[in-house]
Amino acid sequence: MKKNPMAPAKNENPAYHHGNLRRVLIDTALEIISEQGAETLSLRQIAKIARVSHSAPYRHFKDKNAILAEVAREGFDMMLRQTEERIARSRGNELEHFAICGLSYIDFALNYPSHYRVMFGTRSEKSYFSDEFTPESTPSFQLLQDKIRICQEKGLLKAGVLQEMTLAAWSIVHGFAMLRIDQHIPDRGMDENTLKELKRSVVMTLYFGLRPE
Amino acid sequence: MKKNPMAPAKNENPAYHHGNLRRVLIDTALEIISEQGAETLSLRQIAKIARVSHSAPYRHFKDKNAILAEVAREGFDMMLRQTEERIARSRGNELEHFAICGLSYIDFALNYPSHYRVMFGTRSEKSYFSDEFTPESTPSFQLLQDKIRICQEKGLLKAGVLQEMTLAAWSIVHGFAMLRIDQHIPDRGMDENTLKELKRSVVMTLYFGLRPE
DNA sequence: ACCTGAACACCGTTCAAGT
DNA sequence: ACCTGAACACCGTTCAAGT
Repeated sequence: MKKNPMAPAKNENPAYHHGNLRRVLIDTALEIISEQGAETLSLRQIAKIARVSHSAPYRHFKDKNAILAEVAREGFDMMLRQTEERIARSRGNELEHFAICGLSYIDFALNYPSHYRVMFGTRSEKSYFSDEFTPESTPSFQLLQDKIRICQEKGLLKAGVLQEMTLAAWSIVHGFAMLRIDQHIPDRGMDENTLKELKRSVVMTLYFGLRPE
Repeated sequence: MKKNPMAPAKNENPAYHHGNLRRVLIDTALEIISEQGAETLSLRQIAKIARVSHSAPYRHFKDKNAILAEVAREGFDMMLRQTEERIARSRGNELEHFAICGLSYIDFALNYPSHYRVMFGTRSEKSYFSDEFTPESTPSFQLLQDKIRICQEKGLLKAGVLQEMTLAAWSIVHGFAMLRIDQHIPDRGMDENTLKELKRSVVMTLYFGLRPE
């Protein structure tokens, strides 16, 4: 069980019965997901590790999905923040901002696979996703779409239907991230540099796919 | 419950206790997945619909994962067969064959989402995937890689590390398929033509991303 | 206000027993 | 050979009861 940076600070009361159980439950869920995946995660297991009864979480969350929904919400927040920070630090032009969107997306997915899995997991009938909330409606998606639009206007990317181009861009980074996270691309013997090269290759393919004629 | 084309023919004995329970269990699993997704699928539910006791499936499959593994195996077979048929019918050059690989991949995923979900679902600790079986080791992947290699040799696609280019290609079609299947790309009001256009756009982005300078 | 423990209807899996 | 039914250790969720 790795120490989660979002766990309550030492000087706070470690007894959960004083208002921070909500936070502890979310962090515990993330720890479990990072160790065994989101599929077999159970509410009773979360409660056990958090040292409360299996029904205590119901004081803080409507049901199991509500915990996952909160994990997803925080994930989308983090992803947006990290992308915006990298764009702010960049001294490149709008085209580089577009590339940063793609790289930052992949990096977030690989650095926070537990969050990412929950954010983009299967959207089934009784899912934790509400109907109005689609990843497409997310600020991260809007940011990507804005960057593409600006690049189009400046002639840095080809003309074309904006939504189609954004979806194509999203598809390649999402596909790569998913294949990596789900271990469908085996990482046997893949070192840091090979992965970096692979990421670059994916983002370059995307760039060449959308550059002007 | 839609009629599954793979269900036993009428002239066969409909009593499952005569050797075809294995087939019935697989088909029932597919029906359930297409209706409610693979996450909530339960062995007991399969058995109930197949009108056998909840322990009967254990005569034919080692465990629940073994049924899903068989679904995945059949899915990979179907996908390969469909792609090969489309290539055989095509009168285009190797570059068109490459494009057919991408289009055929997306079409299979959208036509058989139940299979696809199982084939490319989360690869967790206790998954139905055996370690040696990765989608990358699949004939479909090899076919795609071969087409890219041949196009490279003929100067129809740019030079570059073959595996990186194949992964980039795979990422975009897989990402698009997953986003569609998991409803992350909402299809509100999307007609047949819009979808076709979207698919074309994704495959064209891929082509432009890999074409020669 | 916050938590517990029993209860209910579900799981996957095993195993002795039936035909 | 193939299937059943009880049993076990798990689920998510609800609810009366405790502090």
